[in-house]
Amino acid sequence: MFGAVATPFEVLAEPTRRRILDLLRERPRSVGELTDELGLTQPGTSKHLRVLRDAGLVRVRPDAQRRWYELCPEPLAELDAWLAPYRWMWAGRLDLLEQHLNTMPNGSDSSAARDNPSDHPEPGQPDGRKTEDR
Amino acid sequence: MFGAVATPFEVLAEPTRRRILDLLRERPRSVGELTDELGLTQPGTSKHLRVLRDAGLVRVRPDAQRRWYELCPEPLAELDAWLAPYRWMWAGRLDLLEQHLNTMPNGSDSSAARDNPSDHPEPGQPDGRKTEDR
DNA sequence: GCCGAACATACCAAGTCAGTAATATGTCAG
DNA sequence: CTGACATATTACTGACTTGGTATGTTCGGC
Repeated sequence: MFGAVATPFEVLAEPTRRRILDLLRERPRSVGELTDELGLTQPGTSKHLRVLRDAGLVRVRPDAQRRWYELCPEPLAELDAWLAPYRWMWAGRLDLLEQHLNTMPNGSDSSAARDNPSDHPEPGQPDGRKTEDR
Repeated sequence: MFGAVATPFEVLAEPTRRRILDLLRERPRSVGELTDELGLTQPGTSKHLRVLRDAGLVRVRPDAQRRWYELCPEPLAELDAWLAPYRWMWAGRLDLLEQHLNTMPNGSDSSAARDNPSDHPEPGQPDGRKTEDR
């Protein structure tokens, strides 16, 4: 049943859905375009898009009979929030993280993401995981 | 079949497994302890631990007939790596990013950075199907 | 050696999900 | 209006996952 909204964790468990997001990260795409890239049938693609839409991870912009899907990354913040308390632990392989930080599209103040002010006494570690059920 | 190793994404899609990791983040625990906290049966707990162990997310330290499970956060780096290119996007919640940066213990000036400047994420996981067709 | 504790595995029933095919809706062109 | 195209929805099947009960297996104590 798709009526129940799923958490980003469950939604992203599917490699196909991660690929869709990766494709949409570059530019918005139509369903046919995505279908072609994914090698799926058109209904299969639409179903994945439906799940992503219900989870708030993509947004649709209709243009005539074409639907342009674009990324909507806000729900990923929940994933990031869950991951946050663990992040300091694998400091040994920080290179991996760094490497992908470098893949970020340039511009914008990526320096803000780069700098690492450990002197920042930020109290609010909400640690809030929703811990809901399926 | 549990023989196939799953990606951290699939493993963490289960709320119970995330809870196990959250519990192990505080301190190592025995199976009975986890069973009690999770409200599951002992075999149920063992099965989840098996999945987590296969994914490399936990490690076992046997002590007589007791098994102490402890967190093994390295595979979470894959999740983090996938997430990284998206992180700059939800600039509205930059506070979250900043907050997690603050959880890092110290500078760790990221000396080793780019030995694999790949365009795509998925460092450890082939982006194709995980197993066969359906 | 025997018994109980702690944990793992095997097996089973139920729910869920991915993929495909068939069909419906809606829009543009003529 | 009609036909072609783009997408959504539904129905169905097969595979996988989850949680439970029952049954090993290993270890320590007696």
